[in-house]
Amino acid sequence: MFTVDPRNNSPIYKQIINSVKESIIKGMLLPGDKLPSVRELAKILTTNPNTVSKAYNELERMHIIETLRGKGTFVAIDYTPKIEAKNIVKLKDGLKKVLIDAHYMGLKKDDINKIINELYDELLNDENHNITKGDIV
Amino acid sequence: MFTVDPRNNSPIYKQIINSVKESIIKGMLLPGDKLPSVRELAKILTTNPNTVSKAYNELERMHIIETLRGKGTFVAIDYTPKIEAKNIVKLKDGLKKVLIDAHYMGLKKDDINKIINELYDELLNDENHNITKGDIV
Amino acid sequence: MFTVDPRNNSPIYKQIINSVKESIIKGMLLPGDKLPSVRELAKILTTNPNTVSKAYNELERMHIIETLRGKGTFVAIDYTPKIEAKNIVKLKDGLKKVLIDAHYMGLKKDDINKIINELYDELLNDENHNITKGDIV
Amino acid sequence: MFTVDPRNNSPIYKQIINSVKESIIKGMLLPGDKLPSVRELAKILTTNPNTVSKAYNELERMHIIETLRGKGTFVAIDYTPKIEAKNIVKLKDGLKKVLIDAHYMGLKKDDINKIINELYDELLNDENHNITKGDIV
DNA sequence: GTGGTCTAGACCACA
DNA sequence: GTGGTCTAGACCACT
Repeated sequence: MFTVDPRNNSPIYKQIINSVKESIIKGMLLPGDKLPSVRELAKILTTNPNTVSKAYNELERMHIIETLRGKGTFVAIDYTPKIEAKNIVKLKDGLKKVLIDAHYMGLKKDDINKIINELYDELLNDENHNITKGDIV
Repeated sequence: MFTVDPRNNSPIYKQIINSVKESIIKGMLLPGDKLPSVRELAKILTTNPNTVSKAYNELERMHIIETLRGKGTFVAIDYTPKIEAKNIVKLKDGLKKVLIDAHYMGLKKDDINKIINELYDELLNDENHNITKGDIV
Repeated sequence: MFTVDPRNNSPIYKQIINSVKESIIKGMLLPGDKLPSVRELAKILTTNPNTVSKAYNELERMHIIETLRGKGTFVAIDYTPKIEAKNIVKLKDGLKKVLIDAHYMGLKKDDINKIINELYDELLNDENHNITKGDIV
Repeated sequence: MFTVDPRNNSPIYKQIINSVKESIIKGMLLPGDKLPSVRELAKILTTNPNTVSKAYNELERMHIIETLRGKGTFVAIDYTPKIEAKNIVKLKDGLKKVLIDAHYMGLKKDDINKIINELYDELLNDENHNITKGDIV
């Protein structure tokens, strides 16, 4: 469910953050679901609890998950996107970097669009969202 | 021409790299054009020369610029994109991160497409490309 | 009457303590009034009885409530404030933190005074205090 | 300049945060000033660098300080308070707790007002702000 | 059981 | 020199 690649040069805690986000988007984790405990996930990923903790803390700051004292960590039930100018700028910046890299790899706009379609299919495909979400959410 | 933001958390040498790449794509720098010397650019950006040097070195390794001993640094005239599987994976990975972030900011696929169109317009608008870049783009 | 928010990061037992204190100050609970039993309150708040117990124990140590064996828990009839230097220091410290936070939120002294007035109105408005609490307040 | 009390039960990193905030409010640190490096401050406070780092990270998230890669940490030059409903609620909550405690210590509204005046004098007294701030800020 | 805090000590990327 | 990340291991408060 959660995957982390120690060879990847992006820090482990950020990989965990992205992994959790992805699982939620894909519908593998639903609002209210319990996340593995810090120690559990650390064991699963063979990483240090502090690293998992750091990831969970950041996710909580983003209001994506919430922790109930002594009970554990859960997917937030009331997440509402908040569009901030600063974040849009960051997003555009990140996207620009990707497009520049793509250009230098010989990829054109159509290639990018194709990749984006693939990625959206992977993240938001119907299978994940038809069945379970209806009853629970 | 080249811009760098010390508050941005992406390393300065990478910002320089991207800035050079962007200038080339936009046609502001053409194949064969001379780049400012390391010291010059360091002064312009109020940066450490080592930082500029590191950026130039990486750009050279990518065959995007080339150094002629004693003459200076120039935009490569023979850049040819090379698609490597490893890089494609990285690109997809980067794109996925962006899309996930976008999702959590409430942006939909259409919003992303709009931004991408904007960015392509910014990078590849006709004015910049009437001479040489037609085939690469 | 008693409210507790599991998402709030202040510990639940402290929230219970404050909730009881607030109810007494507001006059909703008068000296001699019976408090819900530990189990009852635990059920009401959907909390662990141990948590309620911990709160009641602390409240008893502060002489704010008292337990009569076999009869239940009651609001103390003889509470008398006791000013200790140590507690004054703590209070100032807490207040300083609030003021610093307020400053960074752009709130000025006047704003704080306004909020304090509101809070005092909420806590000590006349309706609640026509009978017994006149002298303590 | 920065003080931390290991006997205080509030976590050290939070004490550091408050200490920095206070120093800035008092005008002992001006916008653009360099903060001690993580290792330095850790040595001064005889605490662990990680603890200082955590404090600095949170302060950066609040936009109170900013770090320039490889150069160090500085007081932000462009801090602008942003009033969010959620934070106001938290502030009121904190204030309410203080007032309830004060009430149970026998302190009345006037006593609180007196303490607040004292604290504001301590934080914003003229000496700190007449001289230096005029020329630099 | 849960997460939060802290230490000691290591390695790395960056300027 | 700077901060960022990670580990191993400890203790604590809370439910």
